[in-house]
Amino acid sequence: MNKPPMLDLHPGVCAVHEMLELLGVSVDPGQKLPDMPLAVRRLRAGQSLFFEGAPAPSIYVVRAGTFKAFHTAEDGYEQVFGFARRGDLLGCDALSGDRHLMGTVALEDASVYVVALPDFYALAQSLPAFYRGVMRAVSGAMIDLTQLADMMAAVASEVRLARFLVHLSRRMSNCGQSAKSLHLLMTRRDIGSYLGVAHETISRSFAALATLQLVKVDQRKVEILDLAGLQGFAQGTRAPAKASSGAAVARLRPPGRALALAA
Amino acid sequence: MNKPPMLDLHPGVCAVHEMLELLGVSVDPGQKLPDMPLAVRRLRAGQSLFFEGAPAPSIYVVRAGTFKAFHTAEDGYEQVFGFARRGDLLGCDALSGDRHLMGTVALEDASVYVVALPDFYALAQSLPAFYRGVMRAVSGAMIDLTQLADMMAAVASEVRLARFLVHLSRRMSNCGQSAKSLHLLMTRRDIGSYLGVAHETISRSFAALATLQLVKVDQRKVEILDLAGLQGFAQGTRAPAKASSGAAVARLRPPGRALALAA
DNA sequence: CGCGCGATTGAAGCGACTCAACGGCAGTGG
DNA sequence: CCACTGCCGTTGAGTCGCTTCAATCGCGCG
Repeated sequence: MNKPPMLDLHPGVCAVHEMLELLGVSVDPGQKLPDMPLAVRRLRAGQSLFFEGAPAPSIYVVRAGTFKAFHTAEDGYEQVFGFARRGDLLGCDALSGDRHLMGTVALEDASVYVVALPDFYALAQSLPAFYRGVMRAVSGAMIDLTQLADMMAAVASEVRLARFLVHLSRRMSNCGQSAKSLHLLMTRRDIGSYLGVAHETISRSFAALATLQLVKVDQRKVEILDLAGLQGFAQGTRAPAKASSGAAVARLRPPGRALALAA
Repeated sequence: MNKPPMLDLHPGVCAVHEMLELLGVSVDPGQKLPDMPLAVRRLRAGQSLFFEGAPAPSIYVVRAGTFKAFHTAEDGYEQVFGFARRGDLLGCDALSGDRHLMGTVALEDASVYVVALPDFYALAQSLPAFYRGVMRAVSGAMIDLTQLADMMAAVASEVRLARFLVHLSRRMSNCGQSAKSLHLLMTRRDIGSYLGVAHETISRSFAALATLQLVKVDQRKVEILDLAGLQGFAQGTRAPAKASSGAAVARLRPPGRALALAA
């Protein structure tokens, strides 16, 4: 079947204003905004925004939808690095090289602003608010990656999954959406790759969290029943570094490793 | 004993020029540079540049030395997120909040440029080269975090360590230093935290790589004997995603999991 | 000199990986 | 309209590698 055209052109200040809002900066209503034309690209679920190894003429700001960023190894193994949502920046990895180090695919119908690199630099130059927004977004992306490392650092797979769910929940509530009811758009395999465990283990970990009454799981619909409990459960770490410095050792949760499944 | 004062003030364009070089951008010799005073802070090994949770009035550009960025959990477990070297940006994590999400400590004597946030924005505004340099550095930091995820994603601990060493080697050669002979400044526990394994496992993995004749290890001095072999060994991934798309499956190295130790 | 910490090595237990089979759902094509 | 085919998700069984606990050695620093 024929799809409608995927590329619009929104002229004028209104689009710039919306992008600044997306980036989390507020501008004076009286502020004069450059009327640079802003391209919008719409994608269907499953379409790629850009491919790994492709040249990078632009960066992107997600307007709607969800993306998966990933890297494919020589042997075909797919490593997932993150899930981008409204307000996130995509394509930044190519700013220090000239090619994308990862591919990006839409997990649902989506739309992004396309900012050509020259425009990107020109906007940052002429519009301090844009620069601040970009730095905000970039900083947020680094925090996300940091939290990814944090999730992967957890020993027990159930703890990794709990951290992942807490992370998702926080992101949802930051967007003003419900923090309790999640509709996952990615497969178990995606989550497994993201968290560094096999996809079967993700299944089992979901079952374990459900048994603990922390969440209710029905395929990709996840309901958080006890957010506080889930957060507490997510705190479990590996054996601490021998309490060398006098860090406050207030052990909120489980004794050492993970959980004793109540039958 | 009394230490010399740790805060210098370098006035004039020369410092700005050096910082731009650090950030990897080249400027025309004739270019007029703003003569903004640039603070330099020097640190002894073991000193903290800033603490987790502290307010973030500035960002930093590493001039010399090596830093460790980490986060301390409630139970005292220390998660390492990265090691920063000459040319790296520090403190970016606070740009989207107003507090540092991780602490930073010098692993050897070091010095950094201290750029107050207002100056940071003013410089970016008035000096396009600075802006480009910052974006370059930030993009590089994101790539580093991405590679961290890549290291932690490897199943076998020896593969993780191999990737870590390759990563270090590349960074060294990017700085124009020897890529074969590494002097690690971090402890086994730091590496273990960074790679998501116990520090004993790091020891054993070093021994395994040494047995394979890929490296020679003497405490913190590591010599790479076979860089190509190490890189090949570092390719090992977890079981690929069933070769769904027709990705070229050129298996360069080990059959499935890890290694059969030759006695 | 001795204390502490980092590094190494050993032993034992368990948790995640792999392989495998099955049910469910969706998209496709007869 | 319905079989067919993939893929996703779940569950089971066995193996193996990592974690944890522990002891020992070496080095640097007070």
